[in-house]
Amino acid sequence: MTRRPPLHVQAEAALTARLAEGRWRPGERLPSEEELAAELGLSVGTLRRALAALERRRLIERRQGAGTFVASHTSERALFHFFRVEDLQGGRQAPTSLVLDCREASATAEEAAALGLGEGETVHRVRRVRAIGAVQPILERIALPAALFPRFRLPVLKTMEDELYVLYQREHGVTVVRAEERLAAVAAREEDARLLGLRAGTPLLEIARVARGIDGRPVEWRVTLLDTDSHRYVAVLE
Amino acid sequence: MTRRPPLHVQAEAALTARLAEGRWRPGERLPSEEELAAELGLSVGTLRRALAALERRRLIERRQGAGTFVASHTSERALFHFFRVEDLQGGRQAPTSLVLDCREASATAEEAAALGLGEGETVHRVRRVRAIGAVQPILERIALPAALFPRFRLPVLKTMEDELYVLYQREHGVTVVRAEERLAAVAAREEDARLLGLRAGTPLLEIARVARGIDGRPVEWRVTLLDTDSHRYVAVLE
DNA sequence: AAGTGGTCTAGACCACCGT
DNA sequence: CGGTGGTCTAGACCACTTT
Repeated sequence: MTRRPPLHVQAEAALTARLAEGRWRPGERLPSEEELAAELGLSVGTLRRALAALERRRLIERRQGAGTFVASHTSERALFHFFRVEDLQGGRQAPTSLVLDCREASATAEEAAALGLGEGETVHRVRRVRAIGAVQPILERIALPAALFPRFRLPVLKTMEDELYVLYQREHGVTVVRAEERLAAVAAREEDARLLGLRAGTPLLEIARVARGIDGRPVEWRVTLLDTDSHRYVAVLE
Repeated sequence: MTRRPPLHVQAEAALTARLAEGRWRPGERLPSEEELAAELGLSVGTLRRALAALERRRLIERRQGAGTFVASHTSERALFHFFRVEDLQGGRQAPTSLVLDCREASATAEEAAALGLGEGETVHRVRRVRAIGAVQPILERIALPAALFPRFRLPVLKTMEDELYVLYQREHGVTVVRAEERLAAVAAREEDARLLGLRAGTPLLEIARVARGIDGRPVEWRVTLLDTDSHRYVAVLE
C-alpha cells in the first residue's frame, strides 16, 4: 500500500498541471495566496509551501506587494541559465545569430529517438552560426517536432532574435524548463570547419541537448559545436 | 541603510559557520530541533526553515524519527554528484584508479591562481588514470594546497580508493560541497596520448575544476582529460 | 514508550507595490 | 490606502526510529 502524498505535494502537482495546460499565460498574475488556498481547500501556509517549490523550479516568480506571476523567458534568463558559454576570462556576452537554413524534414532515427517521435515524423530543422563579439565560435543544428510547432518558420540568412526559447514561448506556447546535455570532443568535419572558419580536424566541443517542457516531454533536440580556442563551456556542481 | 537579514537566514549562516569549523563531525547527529531552536532563541518553525535550506545545500541530512546529521561523503554521492561521466548508453559505473605519481611541488602560476595561493606555495600534485569497465578513458592531474592537507600522501602505482572526496573528508577534515568546471576540446599531447593508449592529436574533452569547501574557499584544482570515444560528460540544466 | 522529524493549521505583524 | 507576499510564532497531530 502506497501512502497518500502530503497536501503540499499534491498542491504543487495540481498547480504544475494548470501551468502546463496554459491556464495562465507567461507573465500573467496568479490569484492571491488566499484565493488559491481557498480554491484548493488548504491553509495559506500549506499553499505557500507549494508555491515556494514552484518558484525554486522557476515556473513562477513572486514579488512582494505585487503578486505571483507565471515565469516568462527573458533573454537574461535564457542567457544565464541555458547558455553556458564564457570567454577565457570568464566573461559572458549575448551571442547574435545567423540562420543558414530552416526547413521541414522527416526525422532521422537520432532525432526521433531524442524527441520521442516515430521515425519519419515531421520536424523543423534549423542550422545557424552564432557570433560572440568579434568571433564566431558556434554552429548549431536544431530539430523541433512539427506537431508542437505547427506554424514554425525563421527567415534565413538574417541576424535574428537570438534566444529561441523566448520565441518558443511567445509564439508557440512552448516553455522550456529543463534540458539535459551530453558533451564530447570531436574533430571538425570538412563542412563544419568551413562554416566556422577553421581547419578540418580542429578539436571542437560537441554539446547534444534535449530540452523539455513543463510536463517533462522533449520539445527540442539541439547539437551545438563550440570552438574552444576562444570560449569555454561552464558547469557548476553543487 | 541595509536591512537586517531575516532570522531564518541568520540561523542558516550561523549553522553553516558551525559546520565549517567542524563543531560536529561528518555523520554525527546534531541536537534536536527543539534544542537548537532554544539555543538560537528561535521558534521551531523558523529553525526548521534554516535546516531545510541546509538540507537543500546537502550540508546536512534529516531522517524522520532518527535526527539531523552532518552530511558525509559516501562513494555513492561522489559518484552521482561529482562524477559526471556516462557511457554511450547513459550507464553509470564507478571507475577505478591507478595513481601515477604523488609528490610535493611549488605551485605553478595556474595552480596558484585557481587555488587562491601565492605563487610558489607548496601543493601536492597527483596524476592518475581511471578505468571504467574494460576501457581507461580518463587522465587526471590534481593539485591540493599543502596547508589544507598537511599529511597528504597516496601510494603510487596501486589501484586506490577511487573517490578522493571521501578521503579528503575522512582523513583531512575537508568537505567538498561545490565545484565549478570549465570545459574545452583539445588535441591529445604526446604523453597524454601514450598514457591513454591513443594517437597524439586525438580530440579529448578537458575538464578544469575548482572544488570548494563549506566556507567557499578553493580546496582542489583538477584537470581531467576524457576520451569521448567511449564516454560522455553529462550536465542537467534546470 | 520516548524522542525525533514531517505535516498542517491559524493568526499576528511587517515590507512592499500599486493606485 | 488596500492588497499583496514575507516573516515569525505556537501548537496539534502524524510517521518514523530507536530502545
